[in-house]
Amino acid sequence: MLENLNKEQKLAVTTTEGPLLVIAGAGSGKTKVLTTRIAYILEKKLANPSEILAITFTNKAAKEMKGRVQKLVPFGIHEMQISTFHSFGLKIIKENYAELGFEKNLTILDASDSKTLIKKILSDLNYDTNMYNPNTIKNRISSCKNELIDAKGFERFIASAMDEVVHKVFLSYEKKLKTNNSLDFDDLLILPIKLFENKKILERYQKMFKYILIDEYQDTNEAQYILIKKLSANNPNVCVVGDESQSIYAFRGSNYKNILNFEKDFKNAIQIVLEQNYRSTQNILTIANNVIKNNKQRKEKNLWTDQIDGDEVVLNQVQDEKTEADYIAKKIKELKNEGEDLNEVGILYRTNAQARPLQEAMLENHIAYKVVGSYQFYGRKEIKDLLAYLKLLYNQNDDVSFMRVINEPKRGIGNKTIETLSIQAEEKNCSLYNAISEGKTLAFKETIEGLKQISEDITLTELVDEILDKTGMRSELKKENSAMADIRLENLEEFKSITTSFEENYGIISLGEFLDEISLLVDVVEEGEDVPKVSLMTIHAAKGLEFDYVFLPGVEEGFMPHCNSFACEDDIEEERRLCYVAITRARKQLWLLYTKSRMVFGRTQYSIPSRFIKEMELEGEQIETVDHKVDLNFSKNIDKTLEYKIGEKVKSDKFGEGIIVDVGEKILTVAFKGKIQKFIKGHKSLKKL
DNA sequence: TATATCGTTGTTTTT
DNA sequence: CAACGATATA
Repeated sequence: MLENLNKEQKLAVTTTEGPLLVIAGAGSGKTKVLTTRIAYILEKKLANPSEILAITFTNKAAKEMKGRVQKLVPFGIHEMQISTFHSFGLKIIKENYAELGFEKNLTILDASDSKTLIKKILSDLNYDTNMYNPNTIKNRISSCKNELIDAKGFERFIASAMDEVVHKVFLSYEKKLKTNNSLDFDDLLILPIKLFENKKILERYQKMFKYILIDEYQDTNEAQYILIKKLSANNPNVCVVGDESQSIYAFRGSNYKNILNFEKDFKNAIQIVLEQNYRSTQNILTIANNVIKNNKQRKEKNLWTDQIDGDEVVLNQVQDEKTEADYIAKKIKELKNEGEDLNEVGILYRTNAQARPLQEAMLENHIAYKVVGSYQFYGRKEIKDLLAYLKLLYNQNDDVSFMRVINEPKRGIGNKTIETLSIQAEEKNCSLYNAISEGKTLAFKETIEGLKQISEDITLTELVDEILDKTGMRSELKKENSAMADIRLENLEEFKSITTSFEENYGIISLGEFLDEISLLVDVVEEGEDVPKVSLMTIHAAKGLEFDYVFLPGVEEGFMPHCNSFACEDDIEEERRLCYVAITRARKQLWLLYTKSRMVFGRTQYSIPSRFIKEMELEGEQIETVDHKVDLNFSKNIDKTLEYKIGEKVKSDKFGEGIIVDVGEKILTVAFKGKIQKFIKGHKSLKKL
């Protein structure tokens, strides 16, 4: 088990007793250490599987860790608690809902649900949403919650008129969540802490875990930090792994100082530094080190490797975002022709908005790609509607879901009715659903009650069918008889394949379990399709991942560092860490790109090369400039005379019949059963029907 | 109450 | 540029 580890890694695995801080530089074998450590503890019979708690930040990381631990131990790992902070929190809340004053069937609001609720509160309180931006208020509230400041406690921080509004909305928001019997993401962290004020309960959880392991410790925020602190108060066996140079979630309240302070917080802590990088070539590491050394606040460490220098890092100035994307596509084609695996190619950008021209270039050049971490399917209206029905069936107090579906499909229930109902709910201090007493809304209530009854005797997939029938969603879409409606219907059918696969994996799964899983899930699990694909994602989403070949478009002032960070040196340092994370994703080769001008907000702006480029201390010959448009010569298959309209039916050789949902200058967006696909206009692989 | 059209306004990053 | 909200009209 210990054979393939270096000296420091071995020490990190075998130092099982007492607090341990592992400073693990990028690519230094952090996950390997964590998983081996778990296996080692079990092998030495220091704990039962159920006495191990391993916490990660993302579902992806949790899944990865589970998989790797499973490979190391001879028995099933289901008893082990390997999960994200949020799902661990949810589990605790669910086990103690009554203690917290909730009812059993809790539902979780996602970010857009929270925003909807805040908007509604603002309008109920007669505030102008133009003056008080719901997003800003949502972020303010979220920050407070993550710093463990509750609505009442916020009072003493009020310093402006805006703060007054935030305070009022905050109070109302918390009250609404409670009456709705629902939680937002932040609650998943802070409610367990609240629960732990009860000594008995806290003790129960403290006794549960003998060994606690935390990944990406530099990303813990105050709430997560306190949660761990409480849980481990009587247990010294806490192992945290992290790298303050990779702390990139300050906007979410994460505090890299937690890692710098670990030795103060946990008495007699041992520190191990992993500095040998097994991932990248010397050339890549050098520029990463050069950039990060400009940050003042950090533990001194220097990544080194015994790898060869490797290919030079390429820095390239291009005309604009289109040329940039074309250049990347051209390089990827070359890699492909050389026989490289497209799964080993990553394009990492600072903002999601940058993805578009890149996707277009991939399409134009027939390069298979996936956008990682985009909600394409779950974000679709019909899917959100269906989910809202499911949530409402599970929890009738969920006003957000109620509002979403009360008039979907159209039932003649408009603003007036809702307003009256809202007033009644306010008076009775109950949810909208429970305030129903008359009229068209009563018929709706009866439908829901009917569905609730039958839901007890049927499977989840059958329930979805019943919902589609009884609520009229299906008949409404059939009646509409448009191509768009057909696609919506097909997407709803596709949703059933998701519930089916859940049922196959988990056996019979209850509505509640399903909703819990899906609420914390970001991506649709990729179905089969073993075609190698280039990954497009934000730098944030790329953390913890690695690729042989990495492209970094938009290394410009305003993007990297992002313009919102200009005013504050701490924010610039975070952007620098982000740059560092991006660079260190690459194993073999890295391309850095910046434009002369870029379209931002629909306007062309001149670009300035990022200050980080200078900090990289690249050498002259590494810099090449592409001034001309990259010639891609793909036009022979294109019929430029074809015209398209939204709603038209088309047929693709690969995906079957679809419907055009968007027409761009060069790109068509087509919705197929269960997926959205983009095409070049006039390409022969897509025929009009 | 439903739908169409126009104008306005804001974009970092995510569990 | 697009998404969303306000306003007008059926």
